[in-house]
Amino acid sequence: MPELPEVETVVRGLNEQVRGLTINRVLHVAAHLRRREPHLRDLAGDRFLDFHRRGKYIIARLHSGRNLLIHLRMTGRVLFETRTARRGKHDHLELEFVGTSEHLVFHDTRKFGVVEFLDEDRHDGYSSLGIEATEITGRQLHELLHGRARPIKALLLDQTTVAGVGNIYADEALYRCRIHPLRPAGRLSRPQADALAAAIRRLMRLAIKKMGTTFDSYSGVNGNPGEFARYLQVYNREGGRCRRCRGIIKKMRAAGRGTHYCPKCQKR
DNA sequence: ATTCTCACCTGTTAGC
DNA sequence: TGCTAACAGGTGAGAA
Repeated sequence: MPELPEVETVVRGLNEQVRGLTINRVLHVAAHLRRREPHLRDLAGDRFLDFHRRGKYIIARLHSGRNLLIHLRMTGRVLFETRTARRGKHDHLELEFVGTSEHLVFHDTRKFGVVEFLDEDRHDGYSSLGIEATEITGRQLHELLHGRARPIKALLLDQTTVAGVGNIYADEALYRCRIHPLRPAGRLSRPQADALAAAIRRLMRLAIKKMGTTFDSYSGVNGNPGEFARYLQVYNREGGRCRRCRGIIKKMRAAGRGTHYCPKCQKR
């Protein structure tokens, strides 16, 4: 679900609502979140200093000097809410704070999401993230694509190249600069790389402004959906008309993901 | 080294 | 209506 704009929206919500709060008790930690040490129970007594984002990761800075790393993967949500009813079956972490009745809940239907302490030397995705999608330049992108045979869409989804672009925004960015998702990455010209980088930056900026894209499960910290879905040009519009050329939007499989494009105006 | 496929898990929906 | 298969915003391990 959540790509850079959705994660950024969550981070902003956390900074507005949860920054500065001291954790009173850890009310619940689901078994699948207990893989790594230290145990998340250990959060009790600590305080959230602030939150920031890198790619699709949320990093919480704690008063103890430790950092908490959160990745929402497909269906993860971070919610700050008043808890009255009993805990839902997909609520995997619940924190109680000093001085407020609202709780922080990590909710995740598919359990792909990750919440753990960030340790010094990591060898996973977080430590190998590429250039932020909000900042990438045409020159940088062109350099990264150079000599690559794989489809441009696969490269955009690779977080070690550009950090933050996911399946929705990859389709949207390629559509906006008329590049076919299967075009070999190394065959983009410099002007095309410039256009693609600009489209990515612009999309990120607009989608953040609209608080992300909601189809199903995504919401911000308050449970509010994102508004960007109505600005999508190709994603989830299979069978609809291209707003540029009136062609029919098609869906295929690329880079192992459902991929939407206009065969008439996106050329290989 | 690069690229691809599958597995992870649960819920929803398309198709028969 | 009911059953089954395919699919869903992501990524990591292992294979080719």
